[in-house]
Amino acid sequence: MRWSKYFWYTSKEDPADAEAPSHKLLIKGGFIKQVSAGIYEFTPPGVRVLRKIENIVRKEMDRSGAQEVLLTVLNPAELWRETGRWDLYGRELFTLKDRNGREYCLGPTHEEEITDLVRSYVNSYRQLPLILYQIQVKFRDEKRPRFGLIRGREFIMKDAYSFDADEMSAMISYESVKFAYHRIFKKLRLDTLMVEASVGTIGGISSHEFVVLTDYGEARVAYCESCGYAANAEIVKLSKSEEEKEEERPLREVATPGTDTIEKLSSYLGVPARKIIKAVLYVVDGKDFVMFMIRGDRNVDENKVEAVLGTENFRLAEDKEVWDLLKTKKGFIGPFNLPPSIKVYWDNSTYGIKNAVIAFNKPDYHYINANPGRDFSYGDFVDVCEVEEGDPCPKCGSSLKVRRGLEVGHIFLLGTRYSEPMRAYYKDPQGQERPIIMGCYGIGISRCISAIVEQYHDEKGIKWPTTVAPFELDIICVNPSDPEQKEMAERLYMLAQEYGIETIYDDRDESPGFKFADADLCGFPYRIVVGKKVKEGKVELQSRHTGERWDVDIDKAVEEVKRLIEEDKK
RNA sequence: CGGGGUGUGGCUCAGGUGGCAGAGCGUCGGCUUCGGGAGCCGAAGGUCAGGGGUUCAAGUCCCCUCACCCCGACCA
Repeated sequence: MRWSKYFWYTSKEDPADAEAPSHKLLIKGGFIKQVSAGIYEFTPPGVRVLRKIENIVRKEMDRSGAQEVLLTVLNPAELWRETGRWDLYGRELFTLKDRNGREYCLGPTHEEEITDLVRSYVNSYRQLPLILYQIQVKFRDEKRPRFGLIRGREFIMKDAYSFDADEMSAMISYESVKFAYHRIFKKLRLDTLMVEASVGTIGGISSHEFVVLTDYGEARVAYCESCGYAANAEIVKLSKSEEEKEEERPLREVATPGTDTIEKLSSYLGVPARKIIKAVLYVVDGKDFVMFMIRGDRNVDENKVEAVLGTENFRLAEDKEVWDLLKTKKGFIGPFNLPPSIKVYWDNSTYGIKNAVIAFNKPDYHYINANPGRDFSYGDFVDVCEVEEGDPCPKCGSSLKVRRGLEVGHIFLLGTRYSEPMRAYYKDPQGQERPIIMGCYGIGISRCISAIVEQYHDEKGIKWPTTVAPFELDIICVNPSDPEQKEMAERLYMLAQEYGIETIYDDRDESPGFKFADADLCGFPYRIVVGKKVKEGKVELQSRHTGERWDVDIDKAVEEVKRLIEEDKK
């Protein structure tokens, strides 16, 4: 490709609206352009990267025995009503009506539609197992789109679905996709960590996420370096702490004016936060109150709360609700003299605490030296505590590491969550009708682009791995007005194409510095610079990844690049 | 859904106390230049996010709306 004819425009300035390196570099490098929040267009080079990733995914999915389909973007509401998700999915669903008032959504995922497709053809165990997949645009009206392609409202996803006669077979399908995923991420050169993930409220059997460790991820993952345990932080179990061995001091009621946060209370009393028991009050289904007692230095993980409550329909109580209910204000809520309708749970972190600070619904007062058993009773222990660095590994007890992670893949053994309500049944060898066991498997294709850039960049720009680079080779002619240089650059460009190297030839009428800067920004793995040394029969070769540059004989240059590219692709 | 921030040429931004709409980059024309985002000369390019208000006069002050970015989805 001749750059002078190519629809590719980079920018010298950092975009004002971007924060994450991948977001900045993809816009600056002219790979994507924002249309509105979480909605991006791909330019020709952006599409080249996208297609490369798609093709790697496609190849490995095919190799695992999965078959490609293409479902629809417009999903009729009826299908979603069959599973109840028309309402459950909530405001994240983009919905619309046709001219006759018939309702549709823009597919955010395709369990319903694929199940509908499969049930219309599959009747017998002889037709199973089956894995179908597609690569398609998805729509989700995210609460907060961010970081460019990392969390978009419109994005490209590979979604696969497995259909099996029994659980054993379903596990095999699950394992085969898991295996394919490992190969895919290896080919994409993404360092991923496979972590155990939440099976959620829908009663799945098994679930794993593939995450890239980066500060611009939305997930928190915990892992143990000594035993290899790794999980999404929201499912890491924290058990009861050791009982403290301290002499119980006499209970006292003390004035603690204005201490409406743990920090203020802690410094006012000169007591460490870990000796405070705080109350967190939630409203469930808009009417019921549930109180969680947790240690002052710890935070509630609302994902765990969801698991305890069995619903995601809850929120923190507001000031006026606290006042109406307990005649107190936030900061002074405690588990004393409560209306019987309020359910109180104690987080495991509060177990065995001695001489604690605790509020008792009297504004601007706290108890100090409160002790369980003597001054208050506790029970109904649950685990709603957010995991932090250094917490014990649930497997081996060593210290956990906690990092932000970007979820690029998720595999999920669903069971009969969709086949049952949608009556996707097959007949077993005995002629019995049984629901198909399903699994679903996603890879965020467009998100992978960002993940790769997050992992491969420096202050100058992107450093694409050769397997996904928009072009493998950039040929730069330093001074095109020098006929000798110009002719040589043209010749090398032709030759590179004969060698099957994906080449962009920077024949733009720009200064050398301009072209070098673009080459760094756009991240081509290899660069041939045709300059003054043409007279000596040499050109310069550069590697974007190692930063190395060296002179080679003109007739060997393309061959050398070809060899390096082949090496990279292994 | 809360909280904060920002909206001025294609891009990045400047425009005290209200008084002719600005710069750099980019673009177009010309000349020069050619190994790390070149130089000089000339030119085009604006509904100052939108609406309402105050005023002789609003990019600037007030109100409303919208869009985008960031933080939180958070503690008692």
